[in-house]
Amino acid sequence: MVAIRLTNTRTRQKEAFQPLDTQNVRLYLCGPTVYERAHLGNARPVLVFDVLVRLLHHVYGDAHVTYVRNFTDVDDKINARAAETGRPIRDITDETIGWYHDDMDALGALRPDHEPRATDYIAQMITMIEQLIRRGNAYDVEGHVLFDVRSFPQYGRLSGRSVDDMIAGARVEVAPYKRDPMDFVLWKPSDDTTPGWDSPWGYGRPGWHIECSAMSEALLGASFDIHGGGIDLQFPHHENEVAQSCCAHPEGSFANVWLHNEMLQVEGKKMSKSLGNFFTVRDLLDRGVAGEVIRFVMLSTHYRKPMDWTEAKANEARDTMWQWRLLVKDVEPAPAPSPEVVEAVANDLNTPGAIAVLHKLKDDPALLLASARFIGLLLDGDDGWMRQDFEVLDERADYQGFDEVLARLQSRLTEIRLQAMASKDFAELDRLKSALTEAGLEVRMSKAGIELFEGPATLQKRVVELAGDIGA
RNA sequence: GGCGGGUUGGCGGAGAGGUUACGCACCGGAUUGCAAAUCCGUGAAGACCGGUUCGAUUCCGGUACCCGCCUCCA
Repeated sequence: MVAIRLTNTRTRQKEAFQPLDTQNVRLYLCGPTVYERAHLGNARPVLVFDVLVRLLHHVYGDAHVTYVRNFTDVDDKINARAAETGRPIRDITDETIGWYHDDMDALGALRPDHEPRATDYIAQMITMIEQLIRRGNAYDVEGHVLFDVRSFPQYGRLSGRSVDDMIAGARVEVAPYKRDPMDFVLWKPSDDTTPGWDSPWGYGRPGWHIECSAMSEALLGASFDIHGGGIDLQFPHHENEVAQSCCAHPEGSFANVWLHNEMLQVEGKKMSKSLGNFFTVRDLLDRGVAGEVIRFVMLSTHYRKPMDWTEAKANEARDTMWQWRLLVKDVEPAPAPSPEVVEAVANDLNTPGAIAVLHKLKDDPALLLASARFIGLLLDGDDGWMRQDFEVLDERADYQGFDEVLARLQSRLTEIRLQAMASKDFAELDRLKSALTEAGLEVRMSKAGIELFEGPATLQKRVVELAGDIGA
C-alpha cells in the first residue's frame, strides 16, 4: 500500500493520510462562483485536486473515492452581472458552468463525482441555520441571520488568528446589528431585484459560507477526509465553514485534512485586471497553448509554493511535451505507472519531483506514457495541439497533405545535397536549410540522408512555399 | 497593525542532517561538408548573521528583501 502524506493546514504539518473509511474516501473542493470564465488561478486548485484524486483512485480504487466540487450559483457578483446585462441569472450560471466544464476538461481534469449547485441545496442550508440558532451559535436580527463567533471558542484556529487580533486589524464590516464585528452572515434579506427564497427569517438568500457546509454534509457527511482550495480561502471562507459545520454537528469532525494551494502569479506579479496581466484559461487555449502544456507548467511547481506563470515556462513545457509526445507515439502504455512517480505524488503531491522522474523514463516510452498519465499528462486524445501552431496560428494553415509535402521536400533536398557534395558548393543548400530552419522545421542531415521534422512552431505555410520554390 | 508563505547553481525547480536531484541553457568530446539530432562528459547553488551538531543548503533563532491573506478573489 502506498503511504500518502499530505500537509494539513489545520495542524501545519505533513501527516500520514488515513481515510475515515478506505471503502469511501471523501473529498471536497471549493468550486467557482459562476459568472465569468475561469481565470488561470482558478485552474490551480482544480489541477492539484485532480492529481490527488488520481492518486486516491490508484491507491483505494476508482469506486472508493467520492470527489465533490460545488458551483456557487447564488452570489452578489452574479446578481450584478445579471443587472448589467439584463440576462436571467440562470442563463448566466448555466452558460458559465458550460464554459467551466469545457476549460477544465481541456486541462485534463477529471469531472468530480458530484458537482452540486448551491441553489439546489437551499433547503439544507436553511435546516443547518435553524440548527445553529437552536444550539445558540447563531441569531437573527433585522432579517439577517448571523453566526456568533464568540460562541465557538475554536474560531480562528484553522487560519491561526484570534478574534481579538482581527478586530484590532479593523478591516471588518461594522454593522449595527452584529453582536461582534467578526460575526458573519448566514442568511440575508432579498428584495425584488435579488434572487431569494422563503425562509423562517423572511424572503432572502444565503451567505457565501453556508453552502459549502450544507453541501459537504449532504454529500459526504458530517465527517470527511479532505477539504481544500486556494490559500486565500483559508480565511474567512474555510474558517467560517468550520465554525458552521462543527457547531451544527458537534458529533462530526468536518474535514480531517485541509489542503491549501498557494497563489498564482504572472511574470512575477499578482495576476490582476489593473496590471493588465489577467487572463483566463480560455485565453491561453485560444492562443494555442495546449491544455496539457498549461497543466505541465502548473504541475512543475509544488502546490504549496507560489506558482509563477511565465511565457518562458510555457515554451519550455511545450517543447518537453512535444518531445514526449513523439516518444510515445503509437506506444501502448505500461500496465502501471512507475513506482517512483507514484511515490513522488504520494509525498505531499510532489508533482515537480514526479516530472523529474518522468524525464528519466525516456528510454522506456511505455512506462513514460503510463506514468505521465498518472498525473494527467499525455492523455489519450489530448495531442491535437501538435497539429496547431503555438503562437502564429494565422501564418500556419492546416495543410492536410503536409506530410506528403515534407516527403517531396526531403527527396528534392537530397538531390540538391548530392549535387552540392559533388560540386563542393554548399551555398545553395545552406541557404535552403537555414530558411527551412527559420520556418520552424528541423533539418537533420546525416550520412544516411536527410530527415525533416515538424516542430511545435513550424510554419507550415512557409515550408510549403519554400518547397514550391525548389520544385518539390 | 495581525497572520502566513518564499529566498537553492545562468534560468526553472525538488528531495534529503553527511553520498549525482531533475529540466532548460552553457561548455568539452564523439558525430557532421557545416549544422541539427543523438550519445558521452565537465563546470556551476542554497539571501545574510548567529546557534545546535563530528558535520547543515537541510534543524533552531535573528536580520534583510519579496509575495499573499486579513475586502463573499482559487
